Amino acid sequence: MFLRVVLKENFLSQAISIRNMNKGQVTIKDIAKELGISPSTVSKALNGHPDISKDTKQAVRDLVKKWNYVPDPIALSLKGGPSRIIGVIVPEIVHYFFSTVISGIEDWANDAGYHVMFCQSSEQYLKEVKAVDTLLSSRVDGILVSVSKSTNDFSHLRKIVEKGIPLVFFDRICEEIDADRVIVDDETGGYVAAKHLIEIGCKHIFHLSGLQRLLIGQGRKNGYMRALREHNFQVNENDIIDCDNMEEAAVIVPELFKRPVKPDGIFAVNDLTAVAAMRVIMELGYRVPEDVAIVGFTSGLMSDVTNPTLTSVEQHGYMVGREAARLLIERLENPRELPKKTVIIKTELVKKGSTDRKK
Amino acid sequence: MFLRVVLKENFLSQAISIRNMNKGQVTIKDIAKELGISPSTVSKALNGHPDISKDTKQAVRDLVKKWNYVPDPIALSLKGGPSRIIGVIVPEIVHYFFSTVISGIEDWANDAGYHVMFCQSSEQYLKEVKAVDTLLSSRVDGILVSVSKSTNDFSHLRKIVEKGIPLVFFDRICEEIDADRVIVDDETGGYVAAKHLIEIGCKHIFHLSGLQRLLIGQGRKNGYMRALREHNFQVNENDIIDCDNMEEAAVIVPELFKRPVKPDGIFAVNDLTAVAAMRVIMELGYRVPEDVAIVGFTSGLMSDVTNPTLTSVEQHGYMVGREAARLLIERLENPRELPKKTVIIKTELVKKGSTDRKK
DNA sequence: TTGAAAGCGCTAACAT
DNA sequence: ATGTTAGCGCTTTCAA
Repeated sequence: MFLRVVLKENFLSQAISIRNMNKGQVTIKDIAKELGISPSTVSKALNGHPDISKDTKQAVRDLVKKWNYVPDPIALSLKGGPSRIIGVIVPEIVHYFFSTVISGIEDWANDAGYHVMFCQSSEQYLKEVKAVDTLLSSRVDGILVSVSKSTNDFSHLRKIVEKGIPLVFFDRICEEIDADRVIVDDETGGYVAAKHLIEIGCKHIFHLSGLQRLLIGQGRKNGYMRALREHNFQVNENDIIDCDNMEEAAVIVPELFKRPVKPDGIFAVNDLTAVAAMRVIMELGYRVPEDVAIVGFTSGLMSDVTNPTLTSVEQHGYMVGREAARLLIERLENPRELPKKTVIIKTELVKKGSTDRKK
Repeated sequence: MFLRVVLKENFLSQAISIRNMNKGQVTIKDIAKELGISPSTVSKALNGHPDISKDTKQAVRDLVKKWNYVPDPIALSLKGGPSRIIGVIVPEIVHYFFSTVISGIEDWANDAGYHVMFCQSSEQYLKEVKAVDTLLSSRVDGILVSVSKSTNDFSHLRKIVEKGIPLVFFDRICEEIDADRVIVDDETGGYVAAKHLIEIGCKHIFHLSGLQRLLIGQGRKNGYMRALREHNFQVNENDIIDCDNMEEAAVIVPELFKRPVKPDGIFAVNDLTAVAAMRVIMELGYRVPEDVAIVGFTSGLMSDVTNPTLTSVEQHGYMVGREAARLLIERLENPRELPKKTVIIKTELVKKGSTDRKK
């Protein structure tokens, strides 16, 4: 009897289908009407509810396929269900590191059936606050954040947690908030970088350091200092200079070479600074790596393109992104309250021309 | 009398406020309850409906501000209203050009009160199709697309238009679909690049060309050919080699220097290829720019970092993004059917070391 | 000038 | 095994 209904209605299906297609999506109602059953039955059939007959389920599934029905995520999230969107806030998309992180996030999230919504803070606290509001009002299921350089007040991030929305920090974390974290092993990176400079014979190793307010700045510097100490070098505070971008490097680096004790090795907090330093140094007439060896941090495209190529600490941004997404989705799909995790992504020294001293 | 009600209710406001905050957002209902009026009145007051009294409007506005009420965009878009989200599909976020485009889109869209949702196709047709579904099911108000290299079938993009959702192409456009477009003036870019090589005295100018299926590949090549012709050079098809990435350049470029007539000028379809070519050429023992001058396309960070620095055609990605967002939002806010526009962003030759022949 | 009711697409408790 | 109802937050007739 059920089948008869279907057959009878079938004459109309084409017309109905077309009408609804134009209007937008096919709805659960259309399916129900076509099959002569109620919307809730359709809903249950679709969700594999146990007490719907096999025949009905099959009929629903067939029509769903035929009409290309897709449940409306908006309606779902209005109901309070998950939106299956995860929000991401990064400081700057143009940075190679962050763009690789984003790729990692996207790939993992898409594979798990989530969509991703990106916002950038442009390193501005206010934009970061706004981004949080944007994401919350879009009902994202969870949020991934790498905090901006100018963020000192964390109440907007705390608000996320208070709303019960899973939060994962990556790279630039906030220590004050208990959340999952994915960090790069900056300390070891800094250590290995400085150690390498020591091993190739540098005696006066300077560090162009990042913002000490950020953990990544601290970590890289601490690693540098540890390497020096462990190799019986004296750590000289004057050899650590705040300088984390090309513009500053252009001004600051020449000053270093006016000192009585000039650097013969430089570890810079990022590739851009390293590259700018290298440029300046060569313009001053020193040879790289013979007179001055240089190590950067991030190992983006940049490091292959300079002459000499730049030895740098690879951060594995893609992995950072994947792990961050994985952590978040794990929590989304497994809501019991487990202790927060911190994943540390290993860094890796990639040796290239700027430290390649033929012995 | 109205005011009395408000005052009376005020004792409870704190408690109510807190309860609702926890549960999520303040709703229009809460405002109504607090003020002792109906939700529909609140809605009208908020939307400046003419027949709501001034007092009511004011009271509503005050409480809205006090309780920090924000209308729920999900509910709005369920109602069929705009989501105020615009969707963007780019081939690869890691490309400097696209990341600057994204910045431009984000800035303009945010200023206009829109949120942005990004997807990347990773140059894969299937991911592009999926991205379209993602965005449509998220009820975006409009979509910006730069088509992937592997896309030959455009039905997924046509679907967007058929659903009545404004579509704007940027950079990699689809000619078959009538839509707003923002393109870079590739032809002129190619022209100026080749002309510059001619002017500095190159006699044998080769072109490392991009995919000819893409308009950008065609445009750059056409500009190159026009420059040659206009300067009475013979255009030799053998001097135009398909080669648009570092890996290919590493293999192909050395071959060029085994020919009887070697290039003394190279115009590459993008910076990465140009940089790779430059590297290879210098390794072969030629001097840049003295023996071989090189021009790239895009002028990203890359071009400042090489030695010599790379002369390149600036594409103004940020502007492309802004214009694309502007075009889309213009259409969203002005729905009458106007003819489609094409905005052309001028390119600009940025002369640097790789063509700097001291005369 | 305000309110009640219906409906956007969907689900879930509660009938039948 | 299937249907009815109510409700998520909001807007919008239509009635009062």
